[in-house]
Amino acid sequence: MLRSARDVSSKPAVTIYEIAKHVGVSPAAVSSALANRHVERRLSADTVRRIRVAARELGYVPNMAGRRLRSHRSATRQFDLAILTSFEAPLPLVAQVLRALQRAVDAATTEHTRYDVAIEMFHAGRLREKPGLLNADRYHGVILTNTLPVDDEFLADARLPYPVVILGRRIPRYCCVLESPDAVGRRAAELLLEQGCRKVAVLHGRQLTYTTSDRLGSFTRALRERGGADPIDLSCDGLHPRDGAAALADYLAKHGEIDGLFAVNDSLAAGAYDAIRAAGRKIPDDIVVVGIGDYELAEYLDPPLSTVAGANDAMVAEAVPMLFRLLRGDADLPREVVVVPPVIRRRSTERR
Amino acid sequence: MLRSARDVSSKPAVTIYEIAKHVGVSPAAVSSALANRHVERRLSADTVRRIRVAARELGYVPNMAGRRLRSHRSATRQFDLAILTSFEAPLPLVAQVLRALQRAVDAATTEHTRYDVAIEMFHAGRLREKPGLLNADRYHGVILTNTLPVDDEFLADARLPYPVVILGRRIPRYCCVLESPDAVGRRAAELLLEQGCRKVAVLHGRQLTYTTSDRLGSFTRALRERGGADPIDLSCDGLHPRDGAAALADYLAKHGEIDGLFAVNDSLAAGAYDAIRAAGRKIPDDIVVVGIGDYELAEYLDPPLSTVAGANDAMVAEAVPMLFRLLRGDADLPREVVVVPPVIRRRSTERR
DNA sequence: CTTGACTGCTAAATCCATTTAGCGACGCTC
DNA sequence: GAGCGTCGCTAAATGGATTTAGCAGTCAAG
Repeated sequence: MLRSARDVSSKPAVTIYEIAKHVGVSPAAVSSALANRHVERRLSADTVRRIRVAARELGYVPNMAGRRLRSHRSATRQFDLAILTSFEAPLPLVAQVLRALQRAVDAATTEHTRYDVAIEMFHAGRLREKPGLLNADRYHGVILTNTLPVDDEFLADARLPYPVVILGRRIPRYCCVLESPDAVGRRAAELLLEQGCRKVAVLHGRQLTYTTSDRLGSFTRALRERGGADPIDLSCDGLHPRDGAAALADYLAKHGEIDGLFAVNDSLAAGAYDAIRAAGRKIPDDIVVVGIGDYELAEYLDPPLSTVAGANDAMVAEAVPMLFRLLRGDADLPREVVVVPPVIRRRSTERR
Repeated sequence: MLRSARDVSSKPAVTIYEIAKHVGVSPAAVSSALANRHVERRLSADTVRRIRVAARELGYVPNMAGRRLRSHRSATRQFDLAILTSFEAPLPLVAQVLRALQRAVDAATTEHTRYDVAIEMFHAGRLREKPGLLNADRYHGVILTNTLPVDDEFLADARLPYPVVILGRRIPRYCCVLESPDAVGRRAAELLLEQGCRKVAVLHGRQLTYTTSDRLGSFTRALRERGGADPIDLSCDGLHPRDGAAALADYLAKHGEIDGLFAVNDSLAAGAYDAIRAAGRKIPDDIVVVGIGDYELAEYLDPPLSTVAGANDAMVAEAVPMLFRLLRGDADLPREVVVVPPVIRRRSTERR
């Protein structure tokens, strides 16, 4: 097979020294040829060709650490920062964090201090498999968000050897920035009860994050405290609008009535709009709807969607300076900052 | 000032050797203390303390390249891949690229070959200022997207010393994956003319990317070819729904009529919905609306928004394997792949 | 007084790629 | 045949951190 001649991915890696030995030249020659410096270094065309062929055959992949070490301007401090989030999470919060972080970094950059910011992702629930997470050789500091409970357990037991700020979760021994754990559910319940709703449902994804559990729990508690019935639990296959539409349509077709709906994000709420419309009900007169997150398009649904905004702005505004303080090594840091989410009232909760 | 005692960011960086000299111990001791290995290496508590104090005072920042070089399991090939995009760009495409890339990477990972994928961002129009872009010491390969024309010019003149796939632009000497440059505008024009529109407007951001120019140009050309009048040009301050709403409301208030609207993305279209509704018109009967991009919530606007989908799926499906082929060093690569965007017809373009 | 254990530290090798200085061979000139 | 230039390549130093092997010195046990 032609393929196997080139498929070296399961063989051990090679360095320029091995290529050099293989070709019968010095490592210097190999380096020069592979960096396209062969003209100024006066290597013969044939030597260059033989080196290139060997590099391909052996599956040479340059070691960036080696290169960077060598080319590093030694008077410069370099901070490598990362935002770690799960693939499955929505990106707006991450983008917000990134922008805030970049602003801070732009301001802190000097002649002798540089920063590098990247977003890296892990599979939700499999944070522990993320390579290099437990090593001290990758990041100078990290903002970590969108973990699942199993990730949080892993973190609680692990010790990451660099500064970490956790966004949106409370995990022992870490610096955490989170929204007031029960504010979201409580505010949503208040909005619905205020409009006179008596029979409400919650719409959520099947997989519950800590945050979502908190929100649902506090929603139920707030309903009870104010004399309402427990909510009807509608679980969706995913977090896409179509999942919300399907779950609610199914319920409406089979069981009948609700007069209020709390969706754990605005996408599910948008899907619910569709199901409600299809069932011939009106928002908010027949069913009052509240979402979470204030997605960009929430205002442009018909009627505009009321939403308990995840307190993203405020969280980001706390998390970024906190990371910098950790990097600086400030000892007297608050371990936990709690912010309170605002409520954005629109017509989906304004009965006449 | 207390602050200046610690503010070392503008002084040259230090290494463990300098700390060692400063404290009067060996670099080995410094390394052990800073890596929290002092117990097993039997350093005295006082030595550890003095090292820590010196490290803080001198503003020590570990050099990750040095660490990684040392700790690298030498049998492992490591590829560092990045998706480079601008801060100002919408994220859905980037997220899609990332997921596809990660899938490919997960499949290609073996015992001796590892991959690292990150999203990195640059300020739109200032790609040239991105540090390390021209060095060969950061990335093994890159997918680059959401550039502005000035970035494209920079790229056309530059030579990036690693494999690059450009997404959504055509730049000489690079491997590019892009949508058919005039298909989007043409399809949008066809949709509007088909519904009998005679007086149409385009809604776009003030800053025109290459892609947007192409789309607007081909839209105008297609209208002309089919005997329509040139579109009315509505320029918005930004790309947020509220910018679209403002621009269209302004136009409707002052000048009066249109019967068709082409918005260069679904966010602007959503804003336009609002302005149209506020002006007492109906979609699609008074004004037919077409967007671009098929955003998640487009289907849930009222009426559901027709959209010429940026051919993201198809582009991503081409770009990721192309990057891998470049990494493998395949010589016979197509320089350019053009994909054709699909049209998603919904009720915003279905007059009765 | 010898042996062994322990304490607290250091010297030197190592990771990988790049670059500078320079070596040997050859051909040419005078 | 001495001097010079060119060609094609190599040896060795370099970048920063980590780790292994081991060196002095002290103390206690035998």
